[in-house]
Amino acid sequence: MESKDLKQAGLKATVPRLKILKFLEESKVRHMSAEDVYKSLLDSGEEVGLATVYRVLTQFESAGLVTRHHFEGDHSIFELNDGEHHDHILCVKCGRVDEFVDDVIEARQAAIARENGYSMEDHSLYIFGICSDCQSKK
Amino acid sequence: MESKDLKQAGLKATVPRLKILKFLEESKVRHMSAEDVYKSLLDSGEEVGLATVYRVLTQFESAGLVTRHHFEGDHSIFELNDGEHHDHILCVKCGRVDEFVDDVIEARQAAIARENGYSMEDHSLYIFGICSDCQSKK
DNA sequence: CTAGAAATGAGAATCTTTCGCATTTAGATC
DNA sequence: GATCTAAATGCGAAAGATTCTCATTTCTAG
Ligand SMILES: [Mn+2]
Ligand SMILES: [Mn+2]
Ligand SMILES: [Zn+2]
Ligand SMILES: [Zn+2]
Repeated sequence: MESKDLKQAGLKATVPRLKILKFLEESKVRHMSAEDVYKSLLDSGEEVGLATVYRVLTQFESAGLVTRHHFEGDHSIFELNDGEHHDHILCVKCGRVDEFVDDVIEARQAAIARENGYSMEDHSLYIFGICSDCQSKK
Repeated sequence: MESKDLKQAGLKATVPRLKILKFLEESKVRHMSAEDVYKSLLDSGEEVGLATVYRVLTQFESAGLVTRHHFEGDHSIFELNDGEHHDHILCVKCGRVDEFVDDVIEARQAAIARENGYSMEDHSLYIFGICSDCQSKK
């Protein structure tokens, strides 16, 4: 029962929060905007307020249940946190998203922060390109 | 005369465009939002419409005169394009911005794109941390 | 110098996200 | 199980950033 996760995170196990968490866990799509979550829930007959979706996703982020990304600058994209950090590579044609981890890059980032006198807190790395499918489609 | 740059870029040498370009070239601050540019121009007695600032900065970006960044996800930050790519490291306390280039990271990014079947078009990398000043201040 | 296309400015409109507040609910207590 | 209260919800209003509309102005080619 997911109410465990919520309790652990210091959040009351409310109906909207359970719905949203369940949805995120069962969705085959990993990266979604608040609007995506909202509409998907509506489509599956679940009533939730849009403001609540925004609030809950932000709370989930603070609780570490979810990670927020800024793929294109404007709106936020959320993803269930699986515990391990990863970065993203995105197709600028079709919007496909792939994930990767590169230890060399991770290490260099830490070194660069150090070299510049910073204590590193976080980083965000996106590679933009054209995926194999879109390349062959010309 | 900067009107050269504009003509070359396929842009008519209008008064607002010249003002904005001149401002960017003479500003000691390298990274600015559209609003920053707008207000700074007003403060120095130059009249320009905010919508025009947005339009012109976008045109400059298309023309390669300027680069757009998304430091925090929401609003765009612009910077005069000096021809050479670089990435950024930002202080989350004071907003300080430093620039760097790391050939190892650049090379790894290209390799990762290749490994995933993508042809790389671009990338964005931001390191967030606490700068030396902010570390010592507490 | 003139005409026509392109650019500007002002405000309205849009989009995403947050706020305010009356109403409902979780869950601790009796 | 009934009650209580702080916390959470949902709605619409409001916000901030950016874009759009369109009447008016300004380049610049001829
Ligand atoms: Mn991911
Ligand atoms: Mn820079
Ligand atoms: Zn693609
Ligand atoms: Zn700092």
